[in-house]
Amino acid sequence: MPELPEVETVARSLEQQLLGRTIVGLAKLDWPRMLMPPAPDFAALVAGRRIEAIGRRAKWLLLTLDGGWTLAIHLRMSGHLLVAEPDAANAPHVHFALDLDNGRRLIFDDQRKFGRVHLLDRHGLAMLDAAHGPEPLAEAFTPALLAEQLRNRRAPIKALLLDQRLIAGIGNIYANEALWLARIHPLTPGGALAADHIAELYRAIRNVLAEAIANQGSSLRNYRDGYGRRGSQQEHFNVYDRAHEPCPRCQTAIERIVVAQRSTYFCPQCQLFVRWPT
DNA sequence: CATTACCTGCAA
DNA sequence: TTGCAGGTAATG
Repeated sequence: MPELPEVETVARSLEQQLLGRTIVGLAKLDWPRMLMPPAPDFAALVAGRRIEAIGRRAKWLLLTLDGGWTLAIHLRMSGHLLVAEPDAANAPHVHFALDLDNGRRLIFDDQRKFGRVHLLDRHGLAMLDAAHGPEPLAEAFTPALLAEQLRNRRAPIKALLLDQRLIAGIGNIYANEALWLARIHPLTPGGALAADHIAELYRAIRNVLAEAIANQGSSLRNYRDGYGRRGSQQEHFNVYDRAHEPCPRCQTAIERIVVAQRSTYFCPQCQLFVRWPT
């Protein structure tokens, strides 16, 4: 469920609640496979550690602990994290919780159980970082870098945008929305895009993600921030989940196809398909 | 490369 | 009952 804007919103909303807190210990774990290392080691390693920073890399939420450890949490499809009173850990889909030194708990609620909680040392964190492409909102991400990532790639641009090794943090919603904004057909081979298309796509990606962060992300079903609040970006979708509705630009009916095994929404009139040059 | 698997719940 | 959901890892 959460993509870059949602994870960023969670990180920001947890910062005031977690910064400087000390983890007392593991309060709940009823789905062991989400955890790494396994529970006994994990519990011994996190107990007594202070939370020194809260950040994000790609769709991973990163809690920097003392001693060089990082708690890396991935929400996958249905996870949400929040800080709440201890009895909130009894809710039906809470599979993991940590006791904090102020009597509250960091609670991981995850209906579909795809989420992950990994305790990483410095090397593990470096591996996680190296597995992902550039952060699209960072200074270092430029149109030239995007062009380089797409060069010679014959896969559909939609599939490439979802590939975390190329660009970090884009998921199904924002890939659809960015391609609509840039007026690019989702099946266009990435390497077929000319420099001006790439410049448009670059701006579209940054605008879409920044706007979504400003609106605290998209809450379609499970997504909530670290206080349990919904986002509002879902009220601003132009194409996502809008099959048969009129394109906001040209009124043509939005179509749904499947690309990279994911629902893909686009306007067949104003999103241009570029053929691979022969 | 594209399928399939991992899970649960909800709407068609 | 089937298909689908904001994601990725593991298979052929």
